[in-house]
Amino acid sequence: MTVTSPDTDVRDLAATLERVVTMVRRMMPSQAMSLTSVSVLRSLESAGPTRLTELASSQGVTQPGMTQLVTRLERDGYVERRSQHGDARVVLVGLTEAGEEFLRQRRELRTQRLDDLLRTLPADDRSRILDAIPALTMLASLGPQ
Amino acid sequence: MTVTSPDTDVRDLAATLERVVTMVRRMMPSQAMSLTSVSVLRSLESAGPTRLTELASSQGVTQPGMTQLVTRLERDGYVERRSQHGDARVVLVGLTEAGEEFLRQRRELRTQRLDDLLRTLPADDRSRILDAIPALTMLASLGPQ
DNA sequence: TATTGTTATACTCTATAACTATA
DNA sequence: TATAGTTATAGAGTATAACAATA
Repeated sequence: MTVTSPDTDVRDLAATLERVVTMVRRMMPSQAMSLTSVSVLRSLESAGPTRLTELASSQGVTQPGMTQLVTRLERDGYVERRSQHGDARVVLVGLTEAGEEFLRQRRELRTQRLDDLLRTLPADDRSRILDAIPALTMLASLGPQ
Repeated sequence: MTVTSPDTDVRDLAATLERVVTMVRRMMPSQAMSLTSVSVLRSLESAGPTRLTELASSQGVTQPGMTQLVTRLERDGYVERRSQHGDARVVLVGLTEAGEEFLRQRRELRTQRLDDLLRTLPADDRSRILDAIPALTMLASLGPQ
């Protein structure tokens, strides 16, 4: 069993990622909606109508938690509950037009703000960030779930 | 090397950062403590005892919100309320030994997990991420404080 | 009996409004 | 009166336990 201590670079990256998380959270005024809720909407957008249980497990929340999250999203008009032909127990959750529009606008705002920030960075810093996009995406995909 | 249009790059970066946020959130067992609470502890660690009002404004929460957050942190032993000599209205919030230890352990765990992930990445992806650290730190510091 | 989802209940986190104590 | 902080109250978000409906 080899216990190598992570080097300074990794420590720095961990600290940096934490600051990035804080920045991203503050950049989006979507404090009106939790990250989990947004994640559900994005998932529905890319995967189409999905069963409640599957949403719960893929988002790492409990089934009752997802029931309540979906209830709030439904109340706000972003999703709708549908039934599945052939199994009356199943609840399919689908994105509404308002839900799609919400994602579009959020994406637009987010991109605009990030663009504003990037423009204030020196060109070489901006390049280093943009060059790291595929690697960061891969890193993110490796995380828990 | 950035070959695509800046607009598309920024869109990609926004999407990537969102995935990174999700990954970081799931990587840290921070479900036990809110990001704001951790941010307060880190601030106290670097700046020393701080007035409650100042914590509230720097963290972007209300004064009552900070009162309650500090009350929870105090109950859990991570911070303590002190009085300021000369003005009996003021509450100075300071980090306890347990608070310092909490940050140390959290940092250790976080770094270890990130290191595990990075080791599974191809070397050039890892390099691109590490090369972007200073730029990402700068980007994060530009965000809405 | 197993699966799907909801209801009941409780705790964290955060907001606004009203309040107390001190300056 | 102004400032620093707390208390009261409410809603979002999430958990566990108990429940109902369907397979």
